Amino acid sequence: MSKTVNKSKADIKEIVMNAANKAIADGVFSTDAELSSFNVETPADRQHGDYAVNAAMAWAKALRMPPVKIAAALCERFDLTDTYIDRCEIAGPGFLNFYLNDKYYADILLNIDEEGDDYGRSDFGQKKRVLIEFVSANPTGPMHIGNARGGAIGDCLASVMDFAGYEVAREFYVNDAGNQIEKFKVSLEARYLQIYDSSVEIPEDAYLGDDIVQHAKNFAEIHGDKYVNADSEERKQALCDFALPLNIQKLHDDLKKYRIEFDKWFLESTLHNNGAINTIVNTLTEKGHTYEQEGAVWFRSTTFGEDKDRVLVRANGVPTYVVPDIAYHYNKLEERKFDIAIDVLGADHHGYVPRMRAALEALGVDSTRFDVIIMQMVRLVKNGETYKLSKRSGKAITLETLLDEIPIDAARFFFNLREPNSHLEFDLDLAIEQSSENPVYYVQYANARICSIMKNIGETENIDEMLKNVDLTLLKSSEERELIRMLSTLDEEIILSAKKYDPSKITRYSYDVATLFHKFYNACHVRCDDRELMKARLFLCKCTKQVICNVLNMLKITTPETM
RNA sequence: GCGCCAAUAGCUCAGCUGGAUAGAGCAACUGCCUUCUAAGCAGUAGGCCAGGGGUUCGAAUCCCUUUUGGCGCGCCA
Repeated sequence: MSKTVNKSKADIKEIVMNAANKAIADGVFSTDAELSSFNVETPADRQHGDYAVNAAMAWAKALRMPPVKIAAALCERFDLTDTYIDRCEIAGPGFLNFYLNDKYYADILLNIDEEGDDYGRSDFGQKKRVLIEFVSANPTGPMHIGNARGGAIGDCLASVMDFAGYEVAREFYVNDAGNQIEKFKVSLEARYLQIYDSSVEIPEDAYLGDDIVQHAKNFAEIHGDKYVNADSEERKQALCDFALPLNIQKLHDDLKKYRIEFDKWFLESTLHNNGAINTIVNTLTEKGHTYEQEGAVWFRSTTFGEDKDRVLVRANGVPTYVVPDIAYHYNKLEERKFDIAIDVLGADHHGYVPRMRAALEALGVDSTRFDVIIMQMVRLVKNGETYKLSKRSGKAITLETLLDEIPIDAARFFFNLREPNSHLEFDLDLAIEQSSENPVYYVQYANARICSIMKNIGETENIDEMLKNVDLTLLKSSEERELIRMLSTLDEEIILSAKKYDPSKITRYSYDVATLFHKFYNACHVRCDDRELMKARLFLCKCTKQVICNVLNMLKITTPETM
């Protein structure tokens, strides 16, 4: 918490406790009453002061006195010297409403100026190492709009947690092995053979996307019909070796365009190659958590609270997807020693969470170190109708298409505007048509306006000189103080955002700062006749700009100086 | 059938660990540019916080229940 904010809250707690002790000494409060803890809150309505304390209500029962009387007894014993508190009023059912003094507002701005690009950082996370895995789209095809949401959420959460004092790593898990790759191969093979024999049928469960057709075509252009009469396995492998790297590169390029760069692309195949998968099955077996039935190896997950047991190794000897997934999470937490592993997953995978927890517990890993952000589905709306997504048919809107249609800034902001666990309605027409009305511009506009003010005043004044020896206590209007108050809470917002794994809080915060700036802008002219006031307002502008830029940088959204 | 998530203005959504008169944006209506960017600001209108119980000084917020919707419940991933 910002030094100044922190001290102001500590001040209040101390003032109230000292007064309570005095009241006990004076015989007004009974000595045997147990005084529970109380809250120092920020009231929603500014009419109720800067901080509200509920002590009088919380203590009413213990003291057997009406709250208003308790409040009065406390209030007349307050000592406000050397604090950030200007005065206190009793209101409503017994709230103690505290008002901050001029020095408080001035110190907030001095803090921001001093900390600059680091303003908002805290050591809340105690340098704990966090691995955030997100997107992890199947490399068998293009990314869709759900990946766009997951990408924005995961990437911004990583930034938020970094600011909150965690050591963060971003990771993409590439499913380059297993059944879906087999499906990928079969699909490619069918499309390839189709080029030479149109009677070839597409298998029931094949991927139907156009990208598959395109890969087959490109492959045929290079290799011709060389593989038509080859062994099927050989043919499929050649096709896969050709297409898979291209797909992975494409994921890489699209995400980079979306301003997401991962610290690591973890290949599932490495777990198959280094024996990690067998090790997991063996370890679980040694620990007595597996059994055989109908030729398959089962994990007794019911021991760990799951509703049913799970197959680990099929009767045909091939492990199910669960095993590499367990191996991967074991790798994150035990081998690479991350303190926390967070997955960003779509709601259709929520059933997977207890399963993974059960497996980790079975392996002796504290499963509370594993957390999942469940992201509800994106509902695509086009022409007022819900657009049914189908990955298999390849009809989903791809990330690439999306980014061609709407600006990156708008997309990143939009997908981070709602909390992950809420259904997101994405109106395609609106997104494309109204991109100029996207709220992101509202925030960027506040920054551009500040730049414009600086430029304007800079034409006749030396800005650097103007920002020295400023009397910040001149900022007394409600618009100025509301704005400062909002600026003061950046680190708290970031911490809350990190705690709840909800980066959308920070997005909305940037919007709130912009709102208060626009209000200030309309109510108070920075360039004014009172030179000292002009200097103070200029300083406020500088601090506002700093906060907006810190947040937009976190979201990886640009901060243009003119719009 | 079982489980997870949700239900707040006409629409899309906020509402922090329970607090005072429930808030934005969009859509509708009315004002504000001869000093810093109108991508802005001010105002009007719009609500039985899905229904019903409970917990307490106090509930949109916590618990139970009903209803409605989304998503799961494979030797698919």
